[in-house]
Amino acid sequence: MPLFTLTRLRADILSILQQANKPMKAYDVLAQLRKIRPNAEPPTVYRVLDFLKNKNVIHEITHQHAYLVCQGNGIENEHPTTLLLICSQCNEVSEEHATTLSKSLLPLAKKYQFKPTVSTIELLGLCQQCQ
Amino acid sequence: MPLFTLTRLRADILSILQQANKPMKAYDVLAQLRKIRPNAEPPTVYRVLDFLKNKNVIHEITHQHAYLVCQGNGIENEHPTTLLLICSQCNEVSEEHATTLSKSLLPLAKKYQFKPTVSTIELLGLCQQCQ
DNA sequence: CGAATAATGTTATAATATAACAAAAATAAT
DNA sequence: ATTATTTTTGTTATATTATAACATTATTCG
Repeated sequence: MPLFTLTRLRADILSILQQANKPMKAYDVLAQLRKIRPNAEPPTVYRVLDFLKNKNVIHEITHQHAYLVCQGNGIENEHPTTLLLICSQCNEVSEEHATTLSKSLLPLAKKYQFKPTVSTIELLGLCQQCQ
Repeated sequence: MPLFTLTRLRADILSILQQANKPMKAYDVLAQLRKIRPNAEPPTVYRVLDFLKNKNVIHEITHQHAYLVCQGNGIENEHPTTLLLICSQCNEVSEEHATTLSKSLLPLAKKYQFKPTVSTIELLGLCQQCQ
């Protein structure tokens, strides 16, 4: 059985995000989607974005209210921690994967008996260009 | 000269957050504020929240659309990285400070010539109680 | 097939946040 | 002290982000 069902709608939305290859806002996705599905409404988009996020196909970038296709090609599986470097100037996002990160994070979490479920970390700053 | 001007309005809002001592939404802060300032409007609250955030007096918790007074008593200065452990079940937030974290983060950022400006990390998971 | 589940459609509205401009208060300059 | 400047707050309106609730269609499975 497949990891998940990639319906036409989901494929359309994923395709929009892939072609953009940069963070997109939900309503921008909606606008794109409406070019091929004129009757699309917000819940349609948000549902699919949530779905794809839960399947670890896209990232939600909460600091930007935006969504981005995962850049690591399955690397995530070996390196469970994803680091998103978000430029607060130009809004570009770089993605990095690591085990080292979680190694230093976990002890701190453990101190509080805290059990991380999601290990995506958003780090704000300035990209090379914008410095 | 003081680090910043703590006006009456700012003190009122800070006080509301301190008394709650847990993450509050902007509109909940507004509702509280209106008990003493009935005419308060959203921009008033958002402006002060932004101000206090920039002064590192409160944290913005983007995953919750909420705001929380900093828990470290100046520890932040020695340990520049703040880790926010956010329980996605009960929404409680624990705050931890560390240098170790940044030590492992920075090399990854450096790889991209990325310059972190804010070093507050939000980690989602389950707190001890909710596991 | 027919029941159960999953996915999508649809309408309405809730929740979060900011633009833009006005007024007042505090501070600095002359 | 009085005017100019800057900072802070007030005010109105609206933009942006997100979800509730229920209906319909499609798919899966007994």
